[in-house]
Amino acid sequence: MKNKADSDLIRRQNRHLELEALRFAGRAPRTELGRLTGLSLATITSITTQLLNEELLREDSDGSAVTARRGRPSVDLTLNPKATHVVAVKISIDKFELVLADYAGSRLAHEIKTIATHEMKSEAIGQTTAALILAFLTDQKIKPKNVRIIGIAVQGAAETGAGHLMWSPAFTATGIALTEPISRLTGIDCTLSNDANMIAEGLMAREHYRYKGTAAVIFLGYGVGMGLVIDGKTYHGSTGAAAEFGHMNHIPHGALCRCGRAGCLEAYASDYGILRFAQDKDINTPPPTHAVEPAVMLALEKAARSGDQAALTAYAQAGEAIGYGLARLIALLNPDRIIISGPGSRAFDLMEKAIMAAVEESVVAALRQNIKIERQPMDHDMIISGTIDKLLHDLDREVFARAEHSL
Amino acid sequence: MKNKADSDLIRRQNRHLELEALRFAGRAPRTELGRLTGLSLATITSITTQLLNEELLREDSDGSAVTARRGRPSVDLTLNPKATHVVAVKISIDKFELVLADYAGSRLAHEIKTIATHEMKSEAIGQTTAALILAFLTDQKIKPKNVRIIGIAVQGAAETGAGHLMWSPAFTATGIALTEPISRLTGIDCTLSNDANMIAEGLMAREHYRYKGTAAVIFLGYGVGMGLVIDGKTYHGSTGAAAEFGHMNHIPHGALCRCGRAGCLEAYASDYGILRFAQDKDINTPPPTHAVEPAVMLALEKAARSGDQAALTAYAQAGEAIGYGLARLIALLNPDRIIISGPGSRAFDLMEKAIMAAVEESVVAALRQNIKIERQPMDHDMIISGTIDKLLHDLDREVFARAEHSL
DNA sequence: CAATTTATTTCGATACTTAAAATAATGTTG
DNA sequence: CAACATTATTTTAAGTATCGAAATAAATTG
Repeated sequence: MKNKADSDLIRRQNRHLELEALRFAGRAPRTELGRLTGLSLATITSITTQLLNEELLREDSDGSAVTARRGRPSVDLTLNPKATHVVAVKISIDKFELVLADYAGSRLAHEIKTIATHEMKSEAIGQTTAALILAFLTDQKIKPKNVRIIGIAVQGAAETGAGHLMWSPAFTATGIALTEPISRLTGIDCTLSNDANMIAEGLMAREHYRYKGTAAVIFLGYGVGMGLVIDGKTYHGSTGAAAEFGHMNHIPHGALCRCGRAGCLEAYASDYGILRFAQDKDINTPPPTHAVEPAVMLALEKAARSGDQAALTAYAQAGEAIGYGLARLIALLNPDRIIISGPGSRAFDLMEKAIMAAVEESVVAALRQNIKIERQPMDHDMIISGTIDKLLHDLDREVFARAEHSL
Repeated sequence: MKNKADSDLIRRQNRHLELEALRFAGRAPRTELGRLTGLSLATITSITTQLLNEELLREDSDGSAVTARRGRPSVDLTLNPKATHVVAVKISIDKFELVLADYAGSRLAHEIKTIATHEMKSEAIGQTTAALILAFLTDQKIKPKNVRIIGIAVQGAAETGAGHLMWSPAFTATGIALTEPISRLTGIDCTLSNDANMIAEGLMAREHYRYKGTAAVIFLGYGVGMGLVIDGKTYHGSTGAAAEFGHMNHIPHGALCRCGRAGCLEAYASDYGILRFAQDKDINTPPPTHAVEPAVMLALEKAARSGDQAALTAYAQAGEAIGYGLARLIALLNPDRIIISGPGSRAFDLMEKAIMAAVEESVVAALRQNIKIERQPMDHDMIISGTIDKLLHDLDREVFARAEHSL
């Protein structure tokens, strides 16, 4: 059942509307915010005054570039960068990447630490992460209380709700409690997310109008992940660990996967899966614990492009696995868009034919007709920037939409 | 972007809240509605007065059974049955089933017409349905303008948005426009839905508190369907034809399906699929155009239960297909609940072991742990009653939550 | 029949939105 | 350079919602 509505709800929703509009526009005068939100100027004035008092917004006539037109000049509003800060942390194999961003979304600092992740014990992981964050903030002369939230993005099965990392290729340990120790040791709220979901968040933040309905963002690389956007929101299943596209079964009793099971899609379409096929190894050859070197994959692509048959077959096989996976996804969810991203998507051309063939073979024509499969070339930074976007949007919605925190 | 909020929105949401609470409770005095909705009694009085003026509600002190307790006696409110009517139509092979219900949800009339559906031409289908509805209403002495909406439930790929039936086992024709001609010829709004989605709606209406997150309702019978509830709402994909669980590929290049493709789950787990295996026929034997007689399936179940090896194997094979299908569904969506329903679920015990084995083999342990797979024995009427529930809830939300339609 | 109890309505205060009017701050023009 | 034109923003007045408290209604109890 829905919740009751009162005048608080109105203000909350309209504050949120204005914050989002301003985040989207970057800077805008009140008149434009009125147009963007559909609210009357009187309301915009009222909300803006409140937000200025709370120091979430700033008036900023400087950058106006003075178009020198008639009438009272407009005063641009911007998000106040100093309102708060967020920290995004991306954890991958042997690597911790930390970024500090202000409330306006600008990055203030960036740090990469190399630590052997596979050797870490379960309890050490949260503690180490917390220590890294605290040291990072000290270096940057930012007090923890000026950071509102920390977002951790990691590959694997992340239980967003509980803040547990059930399983991840970065760690040997499983069932790792992350948000609780980090939050306790730093005194800052902390959330945990799947890395592919963060790519989806980043894409949405950039082009939210294109992510109205259902969209699936497939991440190809050292693993195969997926971010699922349903109804314009990233989807988390009951425990928050949904969208394990890479570990959806492709062939019963099929190739051995890094997760220990047989026949996962990832065992066919990830870096190591493709490589294993190209090297003509047994499908039960255990996958490497560490990521395949980028150079190796680049070489494999090159070989395929210059006609190497084993490489071509391996990519075709990957394409078929992805195609059947997409076909199954389409049968269940009939998404509006499918986006293929990640470093592995560089070889999209080598797989496209097989992908399309599999989709055509196994999806009812009617379901297939209006689905676009697009490639989104990826810079590795999308996970970090998506995490920052998500954190800021969450703050806008959950924290700053309420006026309470002012007096 | 969300929409702006104003006082209209508040009243709309709170009216909806009260209508839903009353639909849930059946009858209730104002005080109880206050408790159920969380609204103050003052607000309940205000909204109730409005709804009484609009004749959506009725005061009804009769049925109160006079508990004879101290104090001013409460006055029960009920939904006014005469506020409007809805018609639910279930179309299946050679059968049109019509039910008239009032605004309170009581069924006023029920009619079944046998018409050879496979012979019907595409344009004739909408026209025939409209004519049946009009004749039905005339018989019942209900004027079309006293019917607010018609809901059609049909097996197959129903494009809810466009009101087209892309493909259905009931018809030879494809791409059938349904809602447009029906709405035009009867003068009544019309919606089209997949039958399995209507089962999900019916279950939700009965036990909405159990359908908070994601739930999948699998329908086993002459076909295999699915109703998908995401975030407490039935999910329709981009075109409204999502959740084609039965036509999700199970084995690439596998058994021939009624839809013309190879390897669909339905080709393994539907009545005809199971029968084909039990009779040891080639997996490429074309499926029958008509439903398998219930008696035949009952006999097959009996054979299996008395140890017939071919029958047992066929059910095990069906279970495996369902299990892998569920495993793939779980990997993508991590639902809270999975419900197996439909006449085919009678044989759930014959398939359960294979289902569970497949799920265990192909779902990461962590994802598997808190998923319940339940059997919901099905009376055939659930599709009709689910459709009525859906229509009434839709009206409450979209039409009667607004006060505008009064003066 | 007064007291008690429970249900519902009325009243007064407050919050929010909007349209319209007022004010502010600039360029244009004669 | 003063009056005018123009655009941006704020203020004002009116309307609608909710809510808590007080008032009213309608029964049972003693």
